[in-house]
Amino acid sequence: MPTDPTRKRILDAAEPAFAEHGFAGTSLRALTRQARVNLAAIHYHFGSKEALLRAVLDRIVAPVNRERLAGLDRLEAEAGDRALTVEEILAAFLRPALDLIRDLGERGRILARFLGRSATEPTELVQAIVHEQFGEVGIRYLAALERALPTVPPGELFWRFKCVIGVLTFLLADPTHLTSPLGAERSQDSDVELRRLVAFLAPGVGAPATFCPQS
Amino acid sequence: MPTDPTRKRILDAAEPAFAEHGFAGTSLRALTRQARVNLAAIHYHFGSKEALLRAVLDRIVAPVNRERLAGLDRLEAEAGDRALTVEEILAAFLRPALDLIRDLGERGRILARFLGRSATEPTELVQAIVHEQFGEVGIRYLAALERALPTVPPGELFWRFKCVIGVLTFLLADPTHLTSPLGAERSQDSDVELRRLVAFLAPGVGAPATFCPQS
DNA sequence: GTATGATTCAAACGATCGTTTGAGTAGTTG
DNA sequence: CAACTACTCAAACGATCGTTTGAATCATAC
Repeated sequence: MPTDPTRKRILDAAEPAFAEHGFAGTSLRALTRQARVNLAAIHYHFGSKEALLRAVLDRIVAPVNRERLAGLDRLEAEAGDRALTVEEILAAFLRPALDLIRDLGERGRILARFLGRSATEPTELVQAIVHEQFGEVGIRYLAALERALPTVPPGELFWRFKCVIGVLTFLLADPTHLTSPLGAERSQDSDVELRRLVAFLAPGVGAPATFCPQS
Repeated sequence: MPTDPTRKRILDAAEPAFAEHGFAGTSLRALTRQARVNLAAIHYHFGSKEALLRAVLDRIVAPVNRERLAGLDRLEAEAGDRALTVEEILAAFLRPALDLIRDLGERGRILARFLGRSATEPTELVQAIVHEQFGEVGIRYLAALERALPTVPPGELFWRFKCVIGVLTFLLADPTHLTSPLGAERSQDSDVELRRLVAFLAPGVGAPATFCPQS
């Protein structure tokens, strides 16, 4: 079933199509033409256009979120009872997404754009999928942040974490943002982007609790 | 012309429609039904669906960007030859957008969602409009940041500025993110959101040039 | 008054949409 | 061989899309 050629062809074609034109802007006819598959195959294999979108999203974000949880597990196991640093937490959260994009080359760029789009998609459907997929990851990472920053109110941390997602989402939406301005060789040092992002975000995430530090 | 009742009704209805369902997801029929206007009125007053989107976008972002430029002018005039701080620059950039949302109440929330969506819209059209509207603002603010942070490479500053836009965009896309977790009265102190955003972003924007500060 | 321009309206244009149908093909199981 | 399942295919379903048309309506000017 997972290697069904037709099913896979549809998913592979739907990914860039949704990424480029959005959900409403992608027609099943153009999609099946691109995938060289019969129009009815979509409904046979997925049931509906919405179910196809759900399948596409699941295939992408499920492994990323699995890695995010595994990375946090690993981190906490290594740390023992030492408190995690903000940098460690952020890196564990951001790395799976950046790695995925790097490993996949051109498809990674398309996929990144698709992911970035999905977070701001208007359709209630997409919102629901993203939220449901993201649930556990958000809870776990928020808890880790609360342990790392016990003096910052949880509500404030929640807000800051959303800002982190905002940056990641926006960068994903236009992958040219991710290319290093220093002209680093592509994917040679996969950690350059990650370290830069962490360096940009960590100070704000870990800032002292007083969020009105004199304008 | 600017007070043409039909034209205004169309724009007012198009704003929340595009915000909620996106460009491709909004039908002119539903839009004209909402605006209680004849279907052909859109083509009579705007020419096409795309031209309508352009008009909607222009009406929103033009005053915001005008205020951004004016705010930077004011800031530089007051400062004389003193260098601006990162906090000042960020506040001047972010304030017009936050103010607009605050002043407009419910329409502001809708409008914010629309703006947030637009930045990640897939359509080449929207991308083009946003970029063309944003051009001068970006150049001016980047120049200000370069003066404030002469030790950071311009390319790096460019990237950081994009991250700022990313956070703003993401927060705009879901206005619930903007409500203060401290339960501050709505819009009583309009600067709370602004100060919080600046406090979160300024450390990252103004971080030292070495962006690989040891993982 | 009539004439002129701007605006609105119902109706239709052709195209395309997501979805369904039913016949047709291949492959496996008895 | 027949029977059954899994899948593909061309064709059509009704609905809706953006856009256009031409007559109706209204204002203002002569």
